[in-house]
Amino acid sequence: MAKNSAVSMAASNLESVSSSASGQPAPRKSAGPRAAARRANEKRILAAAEEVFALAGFTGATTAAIARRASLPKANVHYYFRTKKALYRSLLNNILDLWLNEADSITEDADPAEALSAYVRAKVAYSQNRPFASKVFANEVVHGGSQIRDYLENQLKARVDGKVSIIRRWIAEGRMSPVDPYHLFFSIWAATQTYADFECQAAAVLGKDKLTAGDYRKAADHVEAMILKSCGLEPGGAAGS
Amino acid sequence: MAKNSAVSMAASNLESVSSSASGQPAPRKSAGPRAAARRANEKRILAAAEEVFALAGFTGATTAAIARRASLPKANVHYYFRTKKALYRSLLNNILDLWLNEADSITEDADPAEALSAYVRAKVAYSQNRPFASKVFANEVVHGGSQIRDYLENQLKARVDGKVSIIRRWIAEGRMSPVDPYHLFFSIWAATQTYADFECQAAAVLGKDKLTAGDYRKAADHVEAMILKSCGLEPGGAAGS
DNA sequence: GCTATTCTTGGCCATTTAGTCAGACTTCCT
DNA sequence: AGGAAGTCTGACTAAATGGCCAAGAATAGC
Repeated sequence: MAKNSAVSMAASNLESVSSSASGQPAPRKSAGPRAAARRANEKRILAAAEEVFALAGFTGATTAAIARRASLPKANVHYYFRTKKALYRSLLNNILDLWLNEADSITEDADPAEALSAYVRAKVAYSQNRPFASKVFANEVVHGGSQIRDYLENQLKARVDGKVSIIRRWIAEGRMSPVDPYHLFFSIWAATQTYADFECQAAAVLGKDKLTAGDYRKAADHVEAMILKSCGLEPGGAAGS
Repeated sequence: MAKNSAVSMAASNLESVSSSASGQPAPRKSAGPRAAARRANEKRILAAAEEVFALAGFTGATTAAIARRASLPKANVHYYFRTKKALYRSLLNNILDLWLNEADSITEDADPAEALSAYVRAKVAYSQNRPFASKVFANEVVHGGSQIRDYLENQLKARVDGKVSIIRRWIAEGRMSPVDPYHLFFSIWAATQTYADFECQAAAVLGKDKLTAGDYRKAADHVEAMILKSCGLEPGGAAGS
């Protein structure tokens, strides 16, 4: 009955996501057949949770639905993950790990066109292969990202800042045209993830139920071309003005 | 206790959004001082709902929170909108109306560069001025869009198809380079709306709490330049390759 | 075999929340 | 003034849901 401001309910009282990923009952030894079974069950539950959280959001998802999807009794889910929030945060951890390593192709001495092209294609592939993961992340960010604030402000920012310096250097060396590197990343993320997060909209506009492999190919081609052109780059690898 | 497939709960049993927007008790006459007060109250509730739904999603939002935000007793909210879903659908209707008219600058005889530029800038401005509306829409689409399927497949698709033909003609007339018009729209939507839907991510990466007016200006400049270049257009209005 | 540890699960409970309702109150019309 | 239509609201209810528990089943180590 606390008189919180009407909307603050969205931001719950959690520390943000850190490292500890797995369940709580902490078995005596971390290796062995028991531990393997445990990891398998956790993985199964996480996979179910990814789907349910993606389709219903955090509050909309029920532990019962997750359990049903994992073909386990609800109490069993609560055995591996004490609370719904703990499960949600474990899931986010897994997803964020993926996110961080996607820009690996962007390195100091890479070719700008090749690096950006690889990045864009990796992200479109991710949208195609892990749409639920993308949606869980999108949902979290749209709702204010209270569970991942720390990750966004620290790990992600640091990683992006690093890539931004690389791009600034590329620009200074005349290897690509001057663009704001931050906004370049925002555009890449948006234009690629939209094929996961907003798939149903794209599909509807294209007059289909679901996007096909061909659609994703076209999407990758289109976004790649757009990003490269916006940086004055040619697909081959030669630099423009 | 129905044995629905684990995830189907996300798609509830609603007809999709159509036209009827307002409350139910249907006053005798649709004009007059009473009706004006009614409209004012509905507007107030819708504004509150926009914010609460944006931050918490459909399931996460509570009618109590919406009422609190509108400074009204909960029962009063239910007087104007019988159910939470009815309120949600009214809100979606308002938002979708905005969406449909944003591409008005794209007409047969407009200058491609000017038209696309205006469209991009209108959409960035929308992200800046109505971030909650954008988030409500994003949330709905991310979760499968069960409430707006009809809108997406009919009204929106028709509107987009119209704009696509225009762009195809521009391309045929050599007024811009060949790009896939559908994916061009997907990219424009994504790159502009990301500043509303994913604001907290962009802000975190930029090391701020919130995006500033300057950030939105930079965003508009960046996306405008990106889209124009990807179409082989110059900001002034002259056509390229 | 025996015991300790981990795992499994049905059943239970407290809390939250959408929606109802009866009655009070206000505004309008004649 | 008086009544009718519309508006407002506190209190209540039924359903859903996260989480707990205790007892049983399985497994590992000795």
